[in-house]
Amino acid sequence: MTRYAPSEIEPKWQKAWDADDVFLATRDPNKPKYYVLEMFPYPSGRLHVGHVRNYTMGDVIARYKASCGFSVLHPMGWDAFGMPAENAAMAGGGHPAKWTYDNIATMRAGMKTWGLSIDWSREFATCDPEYYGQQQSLFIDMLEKGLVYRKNAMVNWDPVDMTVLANEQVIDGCGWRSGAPVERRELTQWFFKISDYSDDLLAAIEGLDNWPDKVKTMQKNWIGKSRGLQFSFSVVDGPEGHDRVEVYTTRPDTLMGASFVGISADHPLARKLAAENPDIAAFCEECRKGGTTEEAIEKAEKLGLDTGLRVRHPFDNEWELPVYIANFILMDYGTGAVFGCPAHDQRDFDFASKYGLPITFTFEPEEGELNTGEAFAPAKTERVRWTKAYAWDEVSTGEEAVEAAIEFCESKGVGHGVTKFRLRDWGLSRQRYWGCPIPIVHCETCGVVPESKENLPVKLPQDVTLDVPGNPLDRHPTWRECSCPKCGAKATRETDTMDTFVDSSWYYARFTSPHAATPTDRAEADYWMNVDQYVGGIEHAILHLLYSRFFARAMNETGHLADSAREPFNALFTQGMVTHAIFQTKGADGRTEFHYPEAVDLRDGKGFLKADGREVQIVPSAKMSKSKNNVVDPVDIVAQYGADSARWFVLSDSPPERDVEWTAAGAEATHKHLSRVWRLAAEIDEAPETGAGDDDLLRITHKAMFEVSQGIESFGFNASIAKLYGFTNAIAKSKAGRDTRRFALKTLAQLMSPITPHLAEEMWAMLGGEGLIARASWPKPDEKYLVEDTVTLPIQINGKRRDEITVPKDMAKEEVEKLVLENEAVQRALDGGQPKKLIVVPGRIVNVVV
RNA sequence: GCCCGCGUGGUGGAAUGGUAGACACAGGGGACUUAAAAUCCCUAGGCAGGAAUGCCGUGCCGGUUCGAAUCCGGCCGCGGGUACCA
Repeated sequence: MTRYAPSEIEPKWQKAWDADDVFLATRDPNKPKYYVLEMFPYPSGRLHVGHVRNYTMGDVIARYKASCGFSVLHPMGWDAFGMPAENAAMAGGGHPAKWTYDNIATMRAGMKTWGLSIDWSREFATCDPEYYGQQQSLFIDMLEKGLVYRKNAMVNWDPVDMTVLANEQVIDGCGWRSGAPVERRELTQWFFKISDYSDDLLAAIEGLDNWPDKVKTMQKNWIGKSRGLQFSFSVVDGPEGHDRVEVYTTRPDTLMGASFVGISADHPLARKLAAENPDIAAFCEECRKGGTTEEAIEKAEKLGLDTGLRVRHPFDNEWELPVYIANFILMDYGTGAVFGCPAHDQRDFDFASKYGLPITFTFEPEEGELNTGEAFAPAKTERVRWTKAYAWDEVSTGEEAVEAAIEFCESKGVGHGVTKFRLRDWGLSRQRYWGCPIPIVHCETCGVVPESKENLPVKLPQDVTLDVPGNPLDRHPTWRECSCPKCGAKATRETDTMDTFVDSSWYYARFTSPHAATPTDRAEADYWMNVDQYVGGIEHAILHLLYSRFFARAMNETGHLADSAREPFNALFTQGMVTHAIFQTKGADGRTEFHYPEAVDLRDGKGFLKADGREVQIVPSAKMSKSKNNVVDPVDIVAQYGADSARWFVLSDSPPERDVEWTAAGAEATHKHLSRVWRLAAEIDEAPETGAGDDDLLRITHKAMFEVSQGIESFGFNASIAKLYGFTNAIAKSKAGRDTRRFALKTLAQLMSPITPHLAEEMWAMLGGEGLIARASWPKPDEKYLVEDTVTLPIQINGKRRDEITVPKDMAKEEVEKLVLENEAVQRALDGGQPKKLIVVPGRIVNVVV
């Protein structure tokens, strides 16, 4: 070979690794274990550069740890259930199962060209009956432990298609297919009792030392522990059974500023009133319009209706407050009823302004703080009304004030202090086909009964129709029919399937024993768990990670995981997303059409469709998404420049945690660099046997070992690559003798091997390395080459760099000061005077203040 | 709306309280070549200057500090999540 030819090198070494079973994860009692996992992909059928980035990062860690002497588990699988398969079927793409497995085949083939160090013998898809059957078994175990229950909850309802919609299927408040305004409708659904673990999940965040702070903060806020007062208002002449309204507030210190009580449209009192009053019923219907997302509810115009009912203030029987039904109050949170204090809450202020309600101050506002059109932030703490009415004048703010108010109210017999969480139970029922069937049987005599484990898996039927909206399992002619596992009578199956988040909440545990006849094989799980390094997108910071933490706890309590695995991910790294512009046009029917990048010509910052020349609208920098068609396929890049170039390139420029906008330019430059590296190794025998500067090259080589390792250990892959560039340039320039040069190049190959494994093997072979580099030990620097005896200190004058001095590393501070004062630039600045201040930070910097 | 991030040359970025712009891309200049490709060398934040050097400069405004891209407060812009996208 006379040039770098990745298309020849890469398949060759991939075969060599396979033949030697290099990546097979084995329980080796003589080695520490290391489990590295990247979030498994959804088999959309298209690989994109985001996948390359994600899996290369994990692969660098896996290969690095393996060469550091760990027994590594690095598996891969497919998060295979979900809506896109059904959408594809509806669009004529064939059966969801065929579509999914075809996609997996395509993606697996693409991924295998990347040279990832994956133990493919552990591969599974969540839509394999073997996997979801164990999930059903787990569900039944959880049901028996009381971790699963049924209750009513709201869903998005399309009144034209008569079907439940996912949030993604609600576009501007309307159904994506029918275009009809969406409503909220109540359904009986299955729930996981994740709220039982609120405190545990919150408290354990403190122990997640190797998780990013931002993820921990997001999870804390999501769980949302709050301290407040729960109490009730008595209703003046309320309807029977509704003589009191229970409310929860986190701001009991503002109770004396209450001006109305708001209840949810789904509150029992609202329902009672709606049953008797058509106007109220109509308003409640109005409140149920729109989707179920928090965003839709919070951003919707705040609407209220005076019910005509009045309640009495708990501290003043004469003081009556109106009861409003309001569309922004959720039945799911707190008690479904609140009191409004417009003086100290912006939302209540807006509401009160709109409906002409009084604004009553609890605190004494400062002059000028009134009439600003905003609620008054309680910076001042004199409790005017509290003081005047009850001589309660404790001065405090924030949490203290809340706690004091709770104590005061409790002492007066008004309610009691309560801790609540924002976290709601996890609704897992989905009215869809392509998911794991919920293993439940409905029997007329026995009621809701779990399927018996011998009958698992409850398999999805193959013969379904997806040409009309709605759940195909519901309309299947025979699938529902079964016998009751308890009494044997004729019964029907539950037709809801599970949320696909369930599938991804325990797959990490299944990888430890992917073919066990129980959810886990405890010996295997106990050896491999926990995941030592988890790598994935920041978009999963809350839901997936929180659900997985909950499932690990549930699996511990059902005996499938050890106590030590209740917190399943020791370290988490959230990589940034690879973003790409979206190219969109308006179709004839007014819908937005999304176009693939390869279908668009870019000229002068504008885009035109190759097919018909129409101009496209360019939305810059959006998350790559199947539905937006803005994914970049890495197949072309691998075909043109090789996998090693693609791997190097996706890690090289941006820090791993940051989003990166993909551009085609640059991949070629990487290829040029790798060619240069290859040539350096290929030409080793042309180097003279003895040369000059061997010591310098040795020093540089050992320094590179140190710096590149440090980069990998700290997820600074871009920094490691910058050091590798520097190291390569130094080798190229060096005139050192052949042996030193060979040592430097072999070290370079090793340091590059986690990133460009094929090229590294090729270099290793050319340089006479023994065996596979994939099995070689990571190079350790010799300390004696790392120490420097002098240090260069920048000299600042008034904080601006003006000069520098090089001094022995351990020079005394006084000596340095003396030298600095003798410095020409300092002399000039001092102009014969004395410095006001002289700051010497040993080893770092000198600052002279004049 | 709410929660969490991010913002530095023409471009990707480095520097996490201590020399702003490492390393690279694109650019400019040069060597080699009949020529091109490939390769190698030099150059490069902006403004002024022949140069030495000076001033300005990390989204905007203000603060803390001997010293701020970095810490604090307030804005602006962009991105992620918002419980049925995965």
